[in-house]
Amino acid sequence: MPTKERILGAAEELFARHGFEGASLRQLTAAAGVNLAAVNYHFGSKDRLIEEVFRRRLDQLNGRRMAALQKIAGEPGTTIEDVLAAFIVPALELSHDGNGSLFMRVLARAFAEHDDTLRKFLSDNYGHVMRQFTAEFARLLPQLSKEELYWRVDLVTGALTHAMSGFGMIQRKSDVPEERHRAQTAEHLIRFAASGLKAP
Amino acid sequence: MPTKERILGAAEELFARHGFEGASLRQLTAAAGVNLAAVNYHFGSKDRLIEEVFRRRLDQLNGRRMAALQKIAGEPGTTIEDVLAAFIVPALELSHDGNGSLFMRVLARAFAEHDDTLRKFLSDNYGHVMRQFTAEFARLLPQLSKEELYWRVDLVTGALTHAMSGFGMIQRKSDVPEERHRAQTAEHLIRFAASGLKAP
DNA sequence: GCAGGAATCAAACGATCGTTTGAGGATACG
DNA sequence: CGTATCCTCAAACGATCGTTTGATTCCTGC
Repeated sequence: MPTKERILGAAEELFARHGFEGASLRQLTAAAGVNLAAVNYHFGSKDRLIEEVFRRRLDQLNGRRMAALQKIAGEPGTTIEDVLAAFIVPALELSHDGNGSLFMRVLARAFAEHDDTLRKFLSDNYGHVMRQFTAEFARLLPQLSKEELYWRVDLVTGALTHAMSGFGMIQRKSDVPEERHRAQTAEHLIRFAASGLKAP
Repeated sequence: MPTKERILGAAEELFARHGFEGASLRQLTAAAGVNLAAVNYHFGSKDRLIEEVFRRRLDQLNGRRMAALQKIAGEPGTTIEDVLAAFIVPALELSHDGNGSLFMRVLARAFAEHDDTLRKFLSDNYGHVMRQFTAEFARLLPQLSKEELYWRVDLVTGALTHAMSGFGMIQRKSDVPEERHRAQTAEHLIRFAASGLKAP
């Protein structure tokens, strides 16, 4: 495997496990089986490596989310559940594909970090995705004030991030096939979130 | 102010802002206006200081939560909303009392950290609170399987932690009195969470 | 087959980390 | 007044951090 890929993989795992500051370049390069200097050679700095870890997964994740949303946005038959599925299912697919599940934990850490640089990077590069989903929720929930809607979308985001970062019951039991488990998880998340959004 | 209190206050702020590993004892003691060695003298180590930061707030927070729950647990007229209020209102009071709002961010960080030592400390000392609340939810939602219930309680926890860690819309507008804002926030959180828990 | 950029390597840089030390100051009690 | 205890302080400890350097190896295009 190319050096850059091995570094990104090891970085994702160690950032998920020990945080951005907690994972050192020496642990990271040792886990990847590359030289210590390779990170600064290929990425320039540790901060730029962190950004690449996000970019690699978020480009894919948000691409799928937007594709799924485009299919249903503005259509007359679309439901809240459909929009939530467009948001959630791609994340669950990522979670069960390769070591992608670790990435949701990295994302949860990024939310906990109130680091302005990281926040700005995420907002600049992927803020439009949340805006598009929020706009579609607004269409389907016209009775909600703008303030109410933002509140509820934010609470949904928190619940899903928490659950998908591996805190909750998301672990698959050994006697359940993976695809079935993923469908069940999506059902749980969507049912809860849809009900919260539609609260009277 | 006594040295221990000044250290705990500065630690809470810097841990919220920069994380447990990101905040150094040198920044911390400088912010508190005490000598570098004071942390190890009074607390023994940085890890024990972290535990004390949690203990000081969580003893108060969970004490209030349990007191509020005791008043309504098992009573015939109790609603989901009542139980959620017993869980949420003490946290909001803490958020608006002293620098307590920073503590909710520290707590959100503790969730993002998958550090086993910290997890065990929190589980050992405060796990019974979540178990009591879960038991009361189980009484009021008898139609839910145990698995369904755990899922939904976990999602509620994630939503509330996310919101109360200052990510969401919790910031008070300057023209709204604090007590009114707190009541509005509690309403938003409770309405959303209750609807999610009661999902069909 | 050889020139030249790309990649890897061991080693070292200065800075900062958590912790420890031992001397000195403050305070209370006989 | 003396002394014992609690506390504070500057300084230093060894370890580890992210980054840089310069030599060496690898690989490609001519």
